[in-house]
Amino acid sequence: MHYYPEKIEKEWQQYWAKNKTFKAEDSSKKPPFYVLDMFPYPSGAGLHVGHPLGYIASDIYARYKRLKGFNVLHPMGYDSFGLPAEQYAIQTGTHPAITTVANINTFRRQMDNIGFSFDWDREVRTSDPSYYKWTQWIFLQLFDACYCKNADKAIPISQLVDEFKTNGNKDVNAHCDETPLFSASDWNSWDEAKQQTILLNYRIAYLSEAYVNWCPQLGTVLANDEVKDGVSERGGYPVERKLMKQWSMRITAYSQRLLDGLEDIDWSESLKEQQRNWIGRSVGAMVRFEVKGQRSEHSGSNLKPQSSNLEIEVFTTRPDTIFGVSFMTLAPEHELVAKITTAEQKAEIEAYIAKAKARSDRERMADVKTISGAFTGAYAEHPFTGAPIPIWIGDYVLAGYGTGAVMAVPSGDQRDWSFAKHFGIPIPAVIEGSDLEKEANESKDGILKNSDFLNGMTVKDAIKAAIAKMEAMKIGEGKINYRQRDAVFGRQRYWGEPIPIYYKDGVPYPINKLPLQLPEVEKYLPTEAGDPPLGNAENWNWNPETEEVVANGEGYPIELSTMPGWAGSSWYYLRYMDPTNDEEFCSKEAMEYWGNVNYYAGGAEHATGHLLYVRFWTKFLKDLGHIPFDEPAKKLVNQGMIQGVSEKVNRWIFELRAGSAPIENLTGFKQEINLVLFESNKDGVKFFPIKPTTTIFSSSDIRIEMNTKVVLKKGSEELVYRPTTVSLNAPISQLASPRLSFDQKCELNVEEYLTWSRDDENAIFICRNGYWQNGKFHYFEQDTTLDKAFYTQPEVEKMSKSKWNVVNPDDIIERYGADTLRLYEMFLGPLEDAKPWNTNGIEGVSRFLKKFWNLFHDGDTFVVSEEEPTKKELKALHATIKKVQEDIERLSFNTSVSQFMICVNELNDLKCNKRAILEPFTVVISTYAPHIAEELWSQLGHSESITFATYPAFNESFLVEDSVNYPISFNGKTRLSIELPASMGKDEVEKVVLANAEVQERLEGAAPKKVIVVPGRIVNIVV
RNA sequence: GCGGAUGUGGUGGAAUUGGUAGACACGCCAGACUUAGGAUCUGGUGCCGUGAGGUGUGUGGGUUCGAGUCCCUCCAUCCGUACCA
Repeated sequence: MHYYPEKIEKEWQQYWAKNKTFKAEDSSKKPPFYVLDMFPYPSGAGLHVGHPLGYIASDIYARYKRLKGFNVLHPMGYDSFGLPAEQYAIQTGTHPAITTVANINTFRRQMDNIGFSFDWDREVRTSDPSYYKWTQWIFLQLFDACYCKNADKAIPISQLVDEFKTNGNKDVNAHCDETPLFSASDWNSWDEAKQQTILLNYRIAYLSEAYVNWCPQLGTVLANDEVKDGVSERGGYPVERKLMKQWSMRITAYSQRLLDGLEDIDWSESLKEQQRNWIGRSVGAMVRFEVKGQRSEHSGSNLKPQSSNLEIEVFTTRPDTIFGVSFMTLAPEHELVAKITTAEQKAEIEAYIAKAKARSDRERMADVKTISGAFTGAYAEHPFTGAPIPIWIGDYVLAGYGTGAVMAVPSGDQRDWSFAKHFGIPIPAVIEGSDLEKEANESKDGILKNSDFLNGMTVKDAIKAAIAKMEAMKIGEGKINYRQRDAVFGRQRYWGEPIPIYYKDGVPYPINKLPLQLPEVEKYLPTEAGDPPLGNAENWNWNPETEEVVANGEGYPIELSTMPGWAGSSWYYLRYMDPTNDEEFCSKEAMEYWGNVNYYAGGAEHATGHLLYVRFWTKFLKDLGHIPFDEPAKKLVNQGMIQGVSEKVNRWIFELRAGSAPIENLTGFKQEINLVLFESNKDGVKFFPIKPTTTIFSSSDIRIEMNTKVVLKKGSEELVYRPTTVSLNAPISQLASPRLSFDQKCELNVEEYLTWSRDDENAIFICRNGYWQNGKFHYFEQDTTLDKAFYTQPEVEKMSKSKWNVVNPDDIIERYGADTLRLYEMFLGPLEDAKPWNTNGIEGVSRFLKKFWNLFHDGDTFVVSEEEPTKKELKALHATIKKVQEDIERLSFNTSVSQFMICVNELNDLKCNKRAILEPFTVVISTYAPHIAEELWSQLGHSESITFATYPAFNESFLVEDSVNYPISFNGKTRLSIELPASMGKDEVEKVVLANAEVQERLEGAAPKKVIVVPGRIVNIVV
């Protein structure tokens, strides 16, 4: 029987499914082990070869743990709410649920093809009402809780209400919005609406008016981590700041705990660092500066400034440099700006604010170098010296961070320094030895000067002293600031979990009858009134009496926004433990038994999104006593991205400008101009006449330059003609032959490409020796034997449908089989490294599996001998048992594959077909290549799946050699080797080595200065 | 700018605690079998040199009997992040 992966793989996949081989037991004497992959969003593009990389590694790990006697929980599901299905619904009218199910089926079929050992009975889908019922329930827990700073945990809001009833809020120390003081009698006298409004200031899930990232094209708000470079991460649409009423989560209450928790979990350092940066803790002080009364508009210019009660609060990490403050800067959006600006400066300030507003976030970010600002005309008073400090505004100060205002210390902060230089503001030195000519001194080492009571202190001491003094004077206090903002929780979209809230008198109330099911709508677009798509639903009111959704107008309106993508993924790991429970989100027993995730695998791109939110929800649920642990995963592994190789084609674009003349109307202009074609490895320069309207492509092996500005004239009119190139992606299917290596030249099928791209059919494809046009090749020279190929340029980038560089695992499986795919993806290199997909080595892996199979077979017959194994055979086996075990435990999957190959090569050389060797070897290999292992296991006579076998124990004694081949080096350079008994002692080795004839010859009679013998390893002779 | 990571043959990569650098695989070269080879098998393959030998893990230095591995310097690439006061 020959090795036919396509046959045996299907059979075993069916066997596993039918027998529920990978079912995890809810109670077991075996120790539990939880191996989790980040579940995918089921996109329409299906899986590409990059997705399974992490899944394969986890699968190996899970199978290994089973063989090691663990009860393994290894589930998979779908993050099935999301934008693409909804965008598709908007375009086609197909309900997102239908698209989603179709996509899930594709994903499932693809995953089944690879032979994963998932327990599919535990599958979860976030868009399933039986699942999102509990997502909504958790939301209500967050709505019904506040964060008590004294206890440093979340508590039920009912405890807060009790406190309000008896003592008002004077003793309340909660993480909340600014709330005026009130007494118990105040509280008790208020009506329900007022009370509820106050409570909203305390709830962890709360409604707030806040600036959000609004994306008009997507018609929704985005979280900070969904915005990259001022555009949406998904789709790349512009994002603007907009003030909106929004559901938010007080994740900032957890900032410190999220930071502290990182110390105790085994996650990659880079990922932890990203979370630390995102949370952005900085230690410093809040300081208040009183604003000196600006000259009143009505008073004469010679009157003294009046005192005003206005204060500017700033956050600083360097309170020690307080005496170096020479101005203050407010963000242009700061609320005090309008109040303090003097009449003389009003025009300038308003002009500056208008200009700053007009600049998009993106421009502002791209243009960090330009210094701009304006003087308000107002002054603050220095709290210690009483000196007037001019107040400026500048867009280098961010409204969203700290207080939106800074005390500017140009001697100690580079941005303040640049601002001061630009506007000619003094730069007083406060640290000894600062050279402030070229730049600020941002060092935290140094001794204070010119600083009154701080003089002579180190920076560290001065910070403490300054804070102490400020606190004594009640003008400031020590403070820890976080960069992290509260997370916006609502999306103005259809395809997400409905937020279980209704509004009575404009006040939100919870809907406790769950699930609150997503209503049907006619259209998935926002309503004409600008409401989210749920505004299109006809039955979307709530009757609190009957606890039913009723027709609009017959009850109270229900919230129209839905939850963001991260809601469902913030707790799914819990649901897998108890996926069908209808009484609770997950039973206590299940959580006690399984505990948190032992091994969590996924992409590093989720560092500041999902992985922060899931930690937040976990800590919150722990606080309320719903779960027994406060981190979701003990260990986290980031698999590297498998990139695609895109085929780039250069297309020339002509920018035609003739004042306002339409560019098509070129009549009368001289219509032919010369293109200059430079060849990269010849001196020849060719001039090539083209029409300005022709579409031009150029092959990657030639270099073309065109005059950057060609002016065509017609009478007084001028046509300016400016060529630039863009790189387009060509589908990899349109290459004349597939790319085998990155360096290889790949020829494009010009005709097919043109049909596919629907570009100008007269397009010219310029090659080295001529050009293609209308299906014909025109040579530049007479010689018609020269190369006519048009080459693409390879480029490594993310694998994506839109880049046409996607490789589908199904294609690989069809050709080589799933076991080959699994081994090859592991063989590619370390799991965590990013690497471009190439199939260069896949033949080697495929050959290896055939060789492995052939150990058991002589042609068509299965032949395994019952003979006793030899020492060499046992050594090959046990070296492999040991190495693979160590490799899996340190997640070095690529090196195991090499070890398998070494072992098979050795057994092959030894002509070993002995059961005593092959049987345990099959168990070891079954983690990586389960199909072939199952097949051979059953041929060996086993009736039960190899899943229930035991990982073979390795025996060190088989690895011990009788003799050691000592490398003998002179001054560290290996010269020869001598075979010696392994048992020989250090001194004996030295004696024998020095007596060796060749060693003597090399020593030329001289005595060695020193001889180092490392028993079993090397001998080094120093001469 | 800051933070993290990585630099090893023609290529992907190995070398886990400082101990024969280049395992394993691809590619390439030679040979065998074959009607054929993009099948299979055997041998070779870091670089320079006919050879003995020399040389070699991004650069320069250091520690050590011995450094890909440890320390310092610089360079390059990738990823993340960015006016965070």
